[in-house]
Amino acid sequence: MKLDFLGTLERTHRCGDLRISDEGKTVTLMGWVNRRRDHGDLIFLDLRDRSGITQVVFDKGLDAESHAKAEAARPEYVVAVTGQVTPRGFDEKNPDMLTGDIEVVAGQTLLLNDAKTPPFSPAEDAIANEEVRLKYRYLDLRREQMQKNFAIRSRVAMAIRNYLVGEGFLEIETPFMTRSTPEGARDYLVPSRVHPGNFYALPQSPQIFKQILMVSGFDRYFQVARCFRDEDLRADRQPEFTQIDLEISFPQMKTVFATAEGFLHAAFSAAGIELPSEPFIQMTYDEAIAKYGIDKPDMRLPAMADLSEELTPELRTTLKIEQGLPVLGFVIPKVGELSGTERKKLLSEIRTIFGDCGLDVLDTARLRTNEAFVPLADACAAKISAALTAFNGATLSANDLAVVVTPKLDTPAMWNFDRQWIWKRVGALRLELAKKYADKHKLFEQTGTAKDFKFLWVTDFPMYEWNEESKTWDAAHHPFTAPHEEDIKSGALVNDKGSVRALAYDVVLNGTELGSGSIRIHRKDVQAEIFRSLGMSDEEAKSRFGFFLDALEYGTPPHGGIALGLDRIVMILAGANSLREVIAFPKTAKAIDLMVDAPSEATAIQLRDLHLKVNTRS
RNA sequence: GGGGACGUAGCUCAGUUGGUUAGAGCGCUGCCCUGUCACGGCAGAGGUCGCGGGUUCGAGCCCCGUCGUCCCCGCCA
Repeated sequence: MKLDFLGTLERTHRCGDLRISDEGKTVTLMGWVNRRRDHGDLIFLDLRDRSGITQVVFDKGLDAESHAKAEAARPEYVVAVTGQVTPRGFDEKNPDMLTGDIEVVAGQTLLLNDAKTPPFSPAEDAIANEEVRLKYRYLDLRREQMQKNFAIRSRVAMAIRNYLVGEGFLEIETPFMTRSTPEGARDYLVPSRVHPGNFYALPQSPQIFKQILMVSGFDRYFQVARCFRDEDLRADRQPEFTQIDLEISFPQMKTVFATAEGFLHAAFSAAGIELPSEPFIQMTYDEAIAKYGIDKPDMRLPAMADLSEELTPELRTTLKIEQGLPVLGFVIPKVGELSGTERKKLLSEIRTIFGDCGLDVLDTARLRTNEAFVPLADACAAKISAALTAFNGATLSANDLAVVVTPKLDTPAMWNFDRQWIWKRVGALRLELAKKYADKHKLFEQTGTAKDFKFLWVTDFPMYEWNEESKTWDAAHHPFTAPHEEDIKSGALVNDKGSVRALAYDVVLNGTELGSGSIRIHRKDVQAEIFRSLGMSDEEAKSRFGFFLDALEYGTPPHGGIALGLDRIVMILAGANSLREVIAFPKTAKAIDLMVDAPSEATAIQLRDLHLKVNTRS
């Protein structure tokens, strides 16, 4: 069958629009054939566009010409149909479709385009493997779920823009081709044709530009900014991603918090979720480590408990736990009834995981039913139970699993044990176990309400991080982060770098870091001191950030800001498990775009123009 | 860089201890069908078992290597 020309025909409605109230209207729909049901002289086509699906009926007795078109049509053909909106009979309604009370009786029908049989059907709920989906991304994006995800993304981005503009922010763009900024990740580089041997770097974030915009007097800046980092990928990490990047002049930390919370409220509202009006809870970095063993606690799970004080010297002797060693416990809720055998198996599994790193799991238990830690004395179990309950402020249920951990001093890794390291390790185990049972026992079941989302601010990150490899102190955030004023005054910058707290903060949602920011250094003398404290000579600082240090000399206001990952926000709102579900054209774990087949080789001419030689062996 | 899972028809997957001609569902093609909506019925086509090597009388299955996708660690402040 020949294809038809569109001519001057115009679409009057979208495929999800029509209702019983449109009865009798003559409409023109255009869309893709979602499914075709051929009964011989009667054919049904489900016509799909991104708004929905409408059933179109072709009756040979009524219109043989259009019926012939429907006979030729196949899934994913592009079809235009003009016809009358007709109520369906009592037995013919489809309550599962929004348009299920009506159908369009086809008149003039145009086959606007045909389609090869697709490798997988956008109409099916079952999804193909990711390789195929990515190669035929245009077909994958036709799927209802993906169309929904990108509708959410668009609405969320718009809500954030509206909110920030309403708060007096200006959206200002910054360059993609720029100079390496000190974010700590590997840069994507762009060779310069005009300047042999020189390269632009794609921004890891607009950090320096937004600070300079503060110097320029744009006292409230934001940008929906693309960022690029050449590091290995994860489900929640893509080489290019989008941040809501903002900066404020003359802020207190709470100014930044209120702004970020404000646009998160707006963003969630755009996705149909009304967050409570109370401010997000706040927790210092030290507190987060002590209670959760991680700097991005998942507040849907109870905190860990330090049981060290609960164990009397006698109990320690009985249990062969050396005096002075920390003992940590935690509870994973909703694990369900585990039999003694299952618990034993779990215990040995955990011990395998922990084996080499010097921690030992004393035992696991169901506390409520008093099915206590088997090798632990009853008295001890009771105290542990009491301590956990008190610490969590929550009532234990019979389905909760309790785990108690202590270091093993006979393991080489423990000879120089570091308290924080132990806490982090136990925190990791806590998450691992939660993950293990999450699906099985619906630990994180979504209710579709604000209750699913536990936000918090983590504040007072350490300013410096000891780098074991280079034996130097590195900036934990980035070198423009301001330290606490007291820690400057006290001389800790020089004498006790490990104790210096930064005016840096993360916003965390359900164990995911959504965004991160800081109050910046606005004085040149302080900035120079920080560079020196990081072991950077004045000359090196000048050569790397000279332009920025210059800018600081011309009246820089106090300023600070934050950047939040838009992709991650949308991923969570869409209930997706990977950023690839909310990025239209994402890359694989090896940073390849399977659809366009990028990256690709450059031609000899391109390389010559760019003054490059490729060494394929390294 | 390291660890793990997977790779069989267009898609989703099964394939026993290594043994005859590698199967199913969906999809696809043709025919039939006027109330289906995951329509139904009949018939049919469709395979480099990711790729390369090895062991064996014989390999989808065992061994070695390699490629790809996914997940995790490192890395990404």
